[in-house]
Amino acid sequence: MFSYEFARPAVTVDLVTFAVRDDALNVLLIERPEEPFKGTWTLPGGFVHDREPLEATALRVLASKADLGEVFREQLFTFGDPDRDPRDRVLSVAYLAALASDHGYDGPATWFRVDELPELGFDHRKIVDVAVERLRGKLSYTGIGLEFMPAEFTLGELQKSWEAVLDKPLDKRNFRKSIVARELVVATSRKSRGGAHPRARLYRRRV
Amino acid sequence: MFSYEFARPAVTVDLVTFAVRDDALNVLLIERPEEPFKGTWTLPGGFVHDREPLEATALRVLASKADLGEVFREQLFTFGDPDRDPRDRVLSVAYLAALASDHGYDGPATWFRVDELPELGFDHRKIVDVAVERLRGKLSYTGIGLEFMPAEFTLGELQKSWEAVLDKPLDKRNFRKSIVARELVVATSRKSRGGAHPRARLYRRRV
DNA sequence: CCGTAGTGGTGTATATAGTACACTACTAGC
DNA sequence: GCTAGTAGTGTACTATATACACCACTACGG
Repeated sequence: MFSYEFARPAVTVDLVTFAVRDDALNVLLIERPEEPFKGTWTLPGGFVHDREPLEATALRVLASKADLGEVFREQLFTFGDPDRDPRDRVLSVAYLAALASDHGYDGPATWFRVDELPELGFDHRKIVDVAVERLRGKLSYTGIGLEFMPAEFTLGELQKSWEAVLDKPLDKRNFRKSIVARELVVATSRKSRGGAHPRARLYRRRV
Repeated sequence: MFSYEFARPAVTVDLVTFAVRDDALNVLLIERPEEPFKGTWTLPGGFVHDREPLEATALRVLASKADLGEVFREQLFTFGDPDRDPRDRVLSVAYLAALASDHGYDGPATWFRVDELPELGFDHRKIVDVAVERLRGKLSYTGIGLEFMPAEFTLGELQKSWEAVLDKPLDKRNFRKSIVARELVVATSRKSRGGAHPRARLYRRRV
């Protein structure tokens, strides 16, 4: 038992983990095993332990709830509505995470297309909405979109990934021009293999 | 006394309150009245009360620590390093606030130019740095710079304010063109008075 | 009254970035 | 050899950002 002079909220870290699957932006959810919201889909999350940095909580939650290791993540927003958890006051520091498409995820969590989300517990629907908005906003002016790509990829694959995130088609020639101009990627000397199409040059993330 | 099964961090809201004064970006600081960091300059902040929304804590802190009423504010970032407070674990949800230049502030807090900050307690220097970076970044593509302006202002005043925030000169003709093109402001039929110069048209924030 | 300091207000030329748009070539598989 | 799917390329147009200079108005001081 821990006693304090004043009331303190519990603090959790909740993770919005994105990946591009089947040409659509997906998010990882788990079915809540206990009340409240038992049986409904929620974001993986967990309480911040004593003396544990928030980043460490994020990592631990990813590992314990979703069986995921080191992946890209950044702090998103802190949700503090006193009624967001029906039990007690629980503050949620939300993080946005991204998985590369070659990750081959087979953990206990389940992928859902962000445009076909089920009913979510707590205020997690709002958290997902904020995360999607942030991700789309940052796609155009940062390299965050590269987090969805494997180590080597073709420009065609990159474009399909961006189109999935933004949920709208992009012009091929303009896309390639802007990617090259912004120096987001580095060309390798290797070419793609397999598939019924010409061999495409492979690129890597810029350092 | 409040008892919990697991340790909980205390949670504070700290405010980075900006205003433009004497052609420079300023931030409000208070001299800490108690240990730790007694006598050093810190951001106004306070503990989140039981069942109090974070926004309400921000408002209450502004009122009680800086004698400020309703002002623009937005959540900045949550700082969660376990050692950021030497007493105990204290999580800080930082907010960015902005005061209009005609506010006539005369509360207990003190203005400091952000380029001449004193030594700050806790990790507040880092919080201020993050806030300045965010403010400068958002200036160009949002209307956040208008929060520093009184209800009516001339384009010349607006330009001086932006130059203070960015700490660099802007071209007058290009500035006016871009402000008008982005429709950030609305022209009134009124003109400025006083001062040894021609009467300038007054503008307002766009709704 | 005249000079000065300080601001208001304006346009054009150039460079850069974004957008629209279509065809040929390569490879695997049927 | 046909088809499906992707690779790869260029140009014209539009919009946006940048660089740059001068005259006019007002208050104030000498």
